[in-house]
Amino acid sequence: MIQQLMGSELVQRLKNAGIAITVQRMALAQLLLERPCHVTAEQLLERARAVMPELSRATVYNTLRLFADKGLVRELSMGGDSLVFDSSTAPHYHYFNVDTGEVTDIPSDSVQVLGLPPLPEDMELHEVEVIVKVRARS
Amino acid sequence: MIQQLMGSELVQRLKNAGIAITVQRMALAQLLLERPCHVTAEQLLERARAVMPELSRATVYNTLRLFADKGLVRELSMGGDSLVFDSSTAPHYHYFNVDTGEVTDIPSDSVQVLGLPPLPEDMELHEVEVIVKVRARS
DNA sequence: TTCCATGCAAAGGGTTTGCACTCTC
DNA sequence: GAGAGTGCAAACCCTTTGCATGGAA
Repeated sequence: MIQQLMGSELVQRLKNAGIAITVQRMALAQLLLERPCHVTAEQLLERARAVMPELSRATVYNTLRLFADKGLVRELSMGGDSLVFDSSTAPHYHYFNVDTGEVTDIPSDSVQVLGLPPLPEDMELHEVEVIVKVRARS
Repeated sequence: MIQQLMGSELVQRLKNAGIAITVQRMALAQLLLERPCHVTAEQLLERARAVMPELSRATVYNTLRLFADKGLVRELSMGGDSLVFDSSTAPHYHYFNVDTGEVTDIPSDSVQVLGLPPLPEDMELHEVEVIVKVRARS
């Protein structure tokens, strides 16, 4: 069942990340990783079930956590109720529509954050997140 | 039961925000609003029960939502499991300790975000959040 | 054959809600 | 006295976990 997928780039990306190949993981990887995308677990489950109706919710959550641990996707905690997973690997920032919950990339690599004070000696930087919250003009 | 509080500044702040005064709300306001503070609902409940043991969890959640709607506190969605409420009113940004969940203000008003592209015509800016995620140096 | 991944259902944690009682005004 | 606020418990939603089955190596 798996053999037919063996050559693809996507398979290599997963293997390079130390992830064993399964049909479910490949289906999710195709939806997530082939283009930049922002989805919740529930949205991903819905899209994946269009192709693979028997896919279980637990597998989606397990796979998203695995991908996140291996660095293939990033977890975003916006104001919404659920986590959003982002498959863009390069550093970048986000718009968050506070009414719809929609997340999009800020289309510019020229954004910079200036004036941050130095961290205490015993702390190290993990990541800088910039969230530009927007809404439809009323 | 309420009369003794009537004159205070805190009462005026709540009234100005259109919030009716109750003993529970005043107790929570004292803990939250008298100095800048970052707490989860559960932390606030614990602190408040030290003074008012019969206080219910629902009242804490209701009051935090009310205060947030009225602009007295701000909801922060960090990576952690629960929302953090921030009583600093002036615009400012945050450190988030990814190991402990601790939130602190960035001690500088000179931080600025440059290079943001203009928003589409039909969108308006709601808020810009900058989260500097840090961890203890290993 | 061995081990890990999957699917299902139940558990878990944070938050909200329904309803009767209490308090403010 | 009328209406809003409170407390309690149950409901809710998102996410994780336990366990038996199924597939990969």
